[in-house]
Amino acid sequence: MKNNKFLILDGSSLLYRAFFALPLLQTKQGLYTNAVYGFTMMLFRLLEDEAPGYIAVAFDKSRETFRHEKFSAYKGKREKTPPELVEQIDYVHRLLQALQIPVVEIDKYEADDIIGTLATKALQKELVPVIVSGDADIFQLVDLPCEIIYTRRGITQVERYNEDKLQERYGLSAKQYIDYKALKGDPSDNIPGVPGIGEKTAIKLLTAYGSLEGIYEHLDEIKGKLRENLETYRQQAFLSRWLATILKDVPLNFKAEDFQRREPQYAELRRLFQQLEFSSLLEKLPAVENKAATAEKESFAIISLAQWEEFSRSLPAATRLAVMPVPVEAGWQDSLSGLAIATEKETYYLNFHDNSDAARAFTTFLAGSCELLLYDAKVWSNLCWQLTGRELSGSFFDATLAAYLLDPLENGYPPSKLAQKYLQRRLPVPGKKDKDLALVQAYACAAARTLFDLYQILRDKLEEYNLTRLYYDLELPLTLVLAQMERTGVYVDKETLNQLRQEFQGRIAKLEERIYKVAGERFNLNSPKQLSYILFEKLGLPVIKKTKTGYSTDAQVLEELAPYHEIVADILQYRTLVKLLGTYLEGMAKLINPQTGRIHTTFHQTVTATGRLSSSDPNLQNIPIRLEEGRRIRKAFMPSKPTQLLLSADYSQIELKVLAHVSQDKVLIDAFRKNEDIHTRTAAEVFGIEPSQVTKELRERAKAVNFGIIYGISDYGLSRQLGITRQEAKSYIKRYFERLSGVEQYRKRIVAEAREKGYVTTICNRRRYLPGINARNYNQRTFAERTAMNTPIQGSAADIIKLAMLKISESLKPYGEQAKMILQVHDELVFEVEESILPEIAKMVRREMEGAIELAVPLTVDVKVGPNWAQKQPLKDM
DNA sequence: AGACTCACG
DNA sequence: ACGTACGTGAGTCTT
Repeated sequence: MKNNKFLILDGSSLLYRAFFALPLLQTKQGLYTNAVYGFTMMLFRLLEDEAPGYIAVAFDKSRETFRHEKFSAYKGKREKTPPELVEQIDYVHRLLQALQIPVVEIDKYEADDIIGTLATKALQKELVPVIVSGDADIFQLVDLPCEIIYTRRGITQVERYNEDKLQERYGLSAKQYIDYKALKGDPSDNIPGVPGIGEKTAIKLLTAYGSLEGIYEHLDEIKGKLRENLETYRQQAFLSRWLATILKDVPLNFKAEDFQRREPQYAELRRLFQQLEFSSLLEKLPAVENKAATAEKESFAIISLAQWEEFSRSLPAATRLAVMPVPVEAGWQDSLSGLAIATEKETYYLNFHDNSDAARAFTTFLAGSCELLLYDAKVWSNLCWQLTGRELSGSFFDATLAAYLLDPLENGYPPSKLAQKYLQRRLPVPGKKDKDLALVQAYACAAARTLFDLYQILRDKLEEYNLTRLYYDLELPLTLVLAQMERTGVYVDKETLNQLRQEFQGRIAKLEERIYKVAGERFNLNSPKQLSYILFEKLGLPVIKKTKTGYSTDAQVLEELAPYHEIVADILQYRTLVKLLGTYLEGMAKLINPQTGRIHTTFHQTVTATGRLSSSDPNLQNIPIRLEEGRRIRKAFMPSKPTQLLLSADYSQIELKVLAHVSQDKVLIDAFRKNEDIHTRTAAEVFGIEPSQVTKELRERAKAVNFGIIYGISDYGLSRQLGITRQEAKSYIKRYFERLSGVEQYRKRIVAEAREKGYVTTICNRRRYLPGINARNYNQRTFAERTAMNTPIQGSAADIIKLAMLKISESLKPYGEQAKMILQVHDELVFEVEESILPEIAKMVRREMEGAIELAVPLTVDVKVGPNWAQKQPLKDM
């Protein structure tokens, strides 16, 4: 049987519908996509549900139509098409072209007229028209006959109309529907109609007299004002009908075969979806012919270690190999069950009986000259070290790291995501419960193949974005430095932790008792909900701040409540101690290696949006320091040998110095070149006094202003931070920008650049996209603006300390076990050093950190030394 | 899984 | 009128 269904879409009305139904989506480049997305979703759904044999999309072409010639006010009150929609129209056309769906546009005629004509001519060729529109005017065509799919609201709800349904819904025939519109008019099209006649009256009249002519024939039966209006506006009524009537004979050449469905051009479609960032739709496209098919059912050979060793010897120098380790237990990396290896042509799976097999395999890599393509070089480095006692050497490539530099906003870079994003290829994601060996091997081999194919495209993209140097000269070598720091770890004294734990436990118990006594009942103090009940309902304390789900009980609120009730101070103290006990004393103790007494954090190089590192399991970048109570925990961090000391070196005001550099602000540069106290200088500028007149209080305020500047200042944020009015905060900011005008210009410049390019960059050209920068939503947009200000500062500071780490790591090599870099805390580096070589190490560290990069202002580093991380003294004689 | 709170730079 | 300071990770409670 032939498929005679002819789907005719009103492109213009569906596009409008989609635009207003969906929030303003935007790509990273700032391209609006909501209308294209909605339109595409609707179209795909229709193609699937209706499965038409023929298809066409009609669009309005020009604003001027033949209707305007007779009635110039037609559609006169239409608002201009929003620019956010205009820019999407071209993409819809490209989409339809890729789908090989014919578009019909005819000068002077509206989409409706084209549809009426197409449907009429289709019927003559015995096709069955099905019209899709979001405009109710189209109902008048049901008597052709044809079926109409009307998108009721949004983009998902549709209603189907035929003659019966129209009759049932409005009590009107198709012809009467035109007259109905002629009587009631249509404000959106500026069709006048007859004054005083709305929906109800129009239907009543048409039911009684059949048609517009019928009504006028029986005018004598109609009374009062209604009759008067009908008489007065007779001409207008007939004009309205003419305007509302859809043509069925627009001049067009109709050949049914022109509208026959054809195979989409998938490659083009894929490019479009990529550009538009329609990832869910990309996944639905059939996989790229040749290669994707191989990725899903990657054929591989299981080979023995001996075979591998022999094969490995036969490889030419610098052969690229993609390798994918398979751990014995998911999530653990200390024991391998095998290794998937992809060469340009073949994929192998190397099975290990035990770790000595694995060690032999790693030794072959170390001995060879292959370029290893890895998903995570740090994991590989640690494996290599653990299995062979040697560091990964030779050339290697880390796909995760490359993908991070290309877009640091993704959360995670698993093989499946990279396959989809860069190769438009589906890679099965192994389930957590997949224990079947054959399946695990197949996953690993498919991932290895993908990895091999990713190499070229990632390199090309790095080059395209000017990230090659950042990648090869900084991030990639840094990976090995971080791996080494993780392996070294830091000694944490269990005894010190235990003593503190006992003390804190005792104090917590006492505080709990006191709090319950005053509250008059026992409750879960850790539950903000239960605490809210006690504070705000039972004790009747004033509510300071609300959260999404209830009353806020955070520290800031409690501090305000403290004067009202004795219980509050105890709660604050309780909170502090519980946090310290749970997170640091107990939490960290669990992660001490019982053999060595050391903690080995994991540094994450591909997590933050700005280029900073992060640390987890445990997080050693947030060990308490600000309050004495918590600071005591740092006493547990010490060197492992009595002959060693901890050395810590931190950049002084690195972020404000970066700001001075990128903004070239005269005041900031001057202050830093003269080595002035920056907050005092800021206070002097903002408050218009001499630096010698700056009080402690004013300095603190200026400090908050400086922080605010780095964060992309807002009067609201500053006022909250300082507890002043927004007016006052505003005047601080105004005076700051008056005095430090270079900073204000920088802010303007970076925001403009972000708007134009859709991203901002750091000193080393690290890139961060700002999806909200052109949003109409105030919050999204201002957030993106603050981020545009903050990221180059925070990110450049991250670049600088990373440069220093690389240099220092090189300089430390000759010292072996005598001096090790063990921690990085954003602007601070911590080392474990033999006392005997302390002065030279300190000197070297300072030199490398201060000289990591040349800025417009000098970088300075404070070096401190001590028996642990809490008791540090500035180093003398330097 | 998400909200809340809190530790750090 | 609107309503947030930038970047993280961990523990606990709640749904």
